[in-house]
Amino acid sequence: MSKCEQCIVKQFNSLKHLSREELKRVSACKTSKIIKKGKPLFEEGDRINGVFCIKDGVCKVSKMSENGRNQIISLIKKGDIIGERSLISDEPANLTAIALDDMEVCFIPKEEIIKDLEKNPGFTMSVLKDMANTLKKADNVIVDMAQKTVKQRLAETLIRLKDKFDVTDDGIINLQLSREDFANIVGTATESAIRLLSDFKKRGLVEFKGKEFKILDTKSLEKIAQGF
Amino acid sequence: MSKCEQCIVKQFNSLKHLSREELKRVSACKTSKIIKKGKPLFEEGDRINGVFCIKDGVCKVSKMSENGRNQIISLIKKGDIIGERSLISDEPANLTAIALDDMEVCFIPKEEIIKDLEKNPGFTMSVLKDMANTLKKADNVIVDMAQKTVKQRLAETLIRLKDKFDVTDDGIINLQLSREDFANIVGTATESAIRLLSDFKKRGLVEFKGKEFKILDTKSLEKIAQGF
DNA sequence: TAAAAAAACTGACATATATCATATTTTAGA
DNA sequence: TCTAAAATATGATATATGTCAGTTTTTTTA
Repeated sequence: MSKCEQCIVKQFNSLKHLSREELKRVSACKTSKIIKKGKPLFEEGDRINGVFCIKDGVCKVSKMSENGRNQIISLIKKGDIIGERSLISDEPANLTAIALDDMEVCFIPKEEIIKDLEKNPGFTMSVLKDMANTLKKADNVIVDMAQKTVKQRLAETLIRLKDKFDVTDDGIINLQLSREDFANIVGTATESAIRLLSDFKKRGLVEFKGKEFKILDTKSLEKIAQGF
Repeated sequence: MSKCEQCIVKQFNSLKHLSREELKRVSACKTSKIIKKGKPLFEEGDRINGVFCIKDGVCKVSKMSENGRNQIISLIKKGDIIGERSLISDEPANLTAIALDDMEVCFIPKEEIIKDLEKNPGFTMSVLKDMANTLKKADNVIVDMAQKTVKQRLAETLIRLKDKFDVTDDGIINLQLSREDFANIVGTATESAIRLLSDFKKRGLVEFKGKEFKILDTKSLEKIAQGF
């Protein structure tokens, strides 16, 4: 099994603040897992008892509403850490995480992370900063959900996806989303998402080939996102 | 000026984890302020450079959307602390806080809080827990905003307000919200909020006398919030 | 207290979006 | 490869909600 000390992925998250010693201890107690596309990392109500460090792949993090509809809260990719929240507040998971492609993740048990949080202020501060940032983004999403139209939100989503995920030379975004996933990110009915995406396609703003897609006209999408 | 060591308000927030010594230092550098109803504690883009501890009163925390409409993200009351986020991420405020009644607040400068975060793991952990909790709530709000109807959200809002704020013997909730405020919490047009509130009133679920209001039928409101 | 301004309210109407039904295409499984 | 199932697509229709316009009530201020 690979060692945390040598793992590039940690550069992208709070674990980079751990000392060599601390990393060795983490490495010794971590476990590696392969999560197949469509399978859950964890589900609402699970006691996670640790955090996941994403080595490769993408997952969608979602929650069921009382209406029985699913809402995707965020997409998590290589380098991200997930599960800190339930660990910190010592509660079962509030969200469900499902792999969008085959994933490689490392699981670090709770006790180890808690130990580091207690002993390494730099690490704690980094986790704190991370959370402050997530919270800021969440607030912005609330505003968008409450005040923007579905079309605006969909346009914005497309732009954000392009910025967040890798793009191949010919512009294809490295991400496998179903139309239902799009709908569940934006918070609309699948049919509405399909209609709007077709419309964007017709207008030459995006290109879809099955689930592969690329952004053709960012400027126009930005304008739509702003309400024009 | 009153001393933090003797202040009851700190019992309700992370400051309770500070030692007597630390509290004395905080007390020595804090400043007290009176914020008049309708006046801002801070506004989007301000560099706050510290945190506010709310000694008395309520404020609304909101953000402008690109559409030019205002969204209230949360209501902050006695005992709450606000401003930690910009402090931690060292960024200008992302939100605006405006007093809903006359407020009494203490301002603690950034350096003092940073010092405590560095030296007192219990305090840091408490701030971390607080933030994890806020984040969980934010996620739930996102789901509601995305998936519930305006009517559902308004019903839910009413219930939450009753639970969060003091209620007099005759059931009146100690909170001064305009119809526009209600609309901006729920994320709808003022007219729509007015219409739905009148409807709830007609059906005997709430009672309004000007801005004073009380919940008459929590059970029914809960059912509406769940979509019935 | 009167006048002006702001807030609350009501109605008419437009429209974005959900829902339901059905057709077509793609994917997965035997 | 064939079949069944799932995903995508499209149309018709219903409905929730936004917008605009105007009235009434409340609050502010001169």
